[in-house]
Amino acid sequence: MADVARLAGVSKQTVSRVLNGTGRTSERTRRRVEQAIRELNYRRSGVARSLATNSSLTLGLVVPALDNPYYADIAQGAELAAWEAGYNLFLCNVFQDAGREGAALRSLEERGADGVIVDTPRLPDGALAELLGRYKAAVVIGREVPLEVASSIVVDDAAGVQLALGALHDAERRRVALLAGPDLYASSTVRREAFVRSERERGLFDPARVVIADTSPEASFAATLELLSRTPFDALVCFNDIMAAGALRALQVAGVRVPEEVAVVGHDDIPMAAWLSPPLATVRVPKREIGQRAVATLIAGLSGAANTRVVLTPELTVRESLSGMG
Amino acid sequence: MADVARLAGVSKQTVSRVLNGTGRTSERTRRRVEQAIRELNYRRSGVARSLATNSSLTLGLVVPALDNPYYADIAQGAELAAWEAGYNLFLCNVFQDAGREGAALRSLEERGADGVIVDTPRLPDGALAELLGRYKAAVVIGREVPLEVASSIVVDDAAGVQLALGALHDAERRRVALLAGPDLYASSTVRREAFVRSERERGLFDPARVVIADTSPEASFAATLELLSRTPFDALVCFNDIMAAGALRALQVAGVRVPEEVAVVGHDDIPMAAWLSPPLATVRVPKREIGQRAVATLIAGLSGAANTRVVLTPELTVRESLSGMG
DNA sequence: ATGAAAGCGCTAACAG
DNA sequence: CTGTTAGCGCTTTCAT
Repeated sequence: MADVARLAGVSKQTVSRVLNGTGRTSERTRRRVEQAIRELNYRRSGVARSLATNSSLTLGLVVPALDNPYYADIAQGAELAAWEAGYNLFLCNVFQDAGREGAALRSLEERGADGVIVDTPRLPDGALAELLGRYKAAVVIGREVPLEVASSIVVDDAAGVQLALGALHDAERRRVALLAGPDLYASSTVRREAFVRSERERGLFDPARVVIADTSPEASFAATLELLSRTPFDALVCFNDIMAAGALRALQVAGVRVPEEVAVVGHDDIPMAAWLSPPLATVRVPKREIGQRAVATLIAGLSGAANTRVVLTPELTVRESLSGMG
Repeated sequence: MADVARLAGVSKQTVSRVLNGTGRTSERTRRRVEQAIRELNYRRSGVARSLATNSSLTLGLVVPALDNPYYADIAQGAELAAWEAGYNLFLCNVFQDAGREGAALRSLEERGADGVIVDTPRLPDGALAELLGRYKAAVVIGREVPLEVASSIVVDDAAGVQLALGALHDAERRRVALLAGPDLYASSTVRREAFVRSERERGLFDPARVVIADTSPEASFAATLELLSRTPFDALVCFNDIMAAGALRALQVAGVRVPEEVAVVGHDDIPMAAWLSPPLATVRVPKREIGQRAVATLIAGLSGAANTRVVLTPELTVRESLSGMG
């Protein structure tokens, strides 16, 4: 910057003014400075700038596993919103490890991120609160946190379950099974409870039709086979689309026709869902919107807005795994 | 830091020494400093540190689209390697837009990233070279660049095509079609040329069996239908697994049995490939390794190593879409 | 409209 | 083993 100032024959201050478009500068001076910048191919150091302003126009997003397209979509939504607001978004994938979730949060802080968005099932409430407390603002996705700690964006899980069960009930399915995810995910617990409650109200609940598995196709493949051997069912509600993919395959291998014999409903509506065979009906979560809202909320928080809680509503995407006509 | 120094009754310098484990410090002083740090819940500013040291222990990774699990896997590999080497990895998803690829590279630079890894088809060579020139080191994935510009990690695309075609030939397929990606992707061009060459050598090439489509399931679904209506074929080689998913669905809708009537081979081996129906045979690319090698190469470059070119070899993963016995 | 001085929080280089 | 002095590249305040 000093070089630019020298070449343009002005002070560093003036260069700074031109760069920021702040204060007044005569047309002529500005031209000279801009020219010098171009000639020197100068680029200002965001690091020094951050140090001086104590702000970085940088946001962090911490997600547990990018290999689930669910998070990839959230990331894209966030990315887009951040970009439009003039912020940068740094994504930290923490690869399913609580220790690294903390480390990511700390390092984002050290690097001067103005705020963070976290979607992390693993970090205990206390640790999360402490880590987030160091930021000017923070948003938590998929998990309720006290408003003193951060804003949160969650999906109405119970509503999603009702949607799926309602449609299955309309399709005359009376023995609905649930392929739940691990309780590690708060939303899995919520959905399982909603499932139990709802089926019980209909007088259709049978605990033998509930099985818990890891969120991998492999695990849900195995769990589905086990379920098949254990008890009859005519519909299967899955914790997410990845698991549903494993389940579909298991049903196919077992010679069970979908949806004629067993209807299958996934959750999330990842891009692949429509291309499974049969195309997977699923509870659609507005992933992009989650990302966008998270960023919007975060930026609002940075300008002093109070923390809020946003609840998004899922929709049912009907496809052949539910509606028949394979 | 000044606060810590005061509380511990030492100079800032000593605190810095303790923090960095550099230089010698008496056991007693260190204890006192550590105690003070804990009491004040102090955390050092990476921003100031970067400004002073002109290094940030931060790496950037720029990918075109996280919604393709291919990139997600590369990111995970990179993430892991960076973590183990004590570096942070900031991921920038640039959402299929050349302008933002440049913007991401610039902002990473401004934020003080020590080096970057880019996997970007869109940025023209010249612009890429200029942008990368500002970093101490850089690695390009999936694209050849002059060694003066950066190191590169590429996959032997021609070998992958040979693998697929060899297996199809062994399976007595004599009318192999190619569902290519846009030429935007250098590797698509390379593979298409390898395909043409190879089939021609066998005396089996027919240009009518080559079709180009966008890398989405929708586009490849449509392209496959069109191909079906245009010319007979008994095998289909796809640019990637995402496209293969669309193709599988098209074949199914058209009532074509896979693999009995048409064998299908994808590319990349994304996690979902094994769960499509039928499970998708595919040219397996060592995605995790690409990420790891990229980071290793980058870190080597940061310590002054000369740029290198790494060529990784793909393998064929045989599954039912190729081997029969649906 | 522009410049000079001070300081953001840290490390580097030198003393002691 | 520890403290002192500069200075990283920018913005902020106050003059002019």
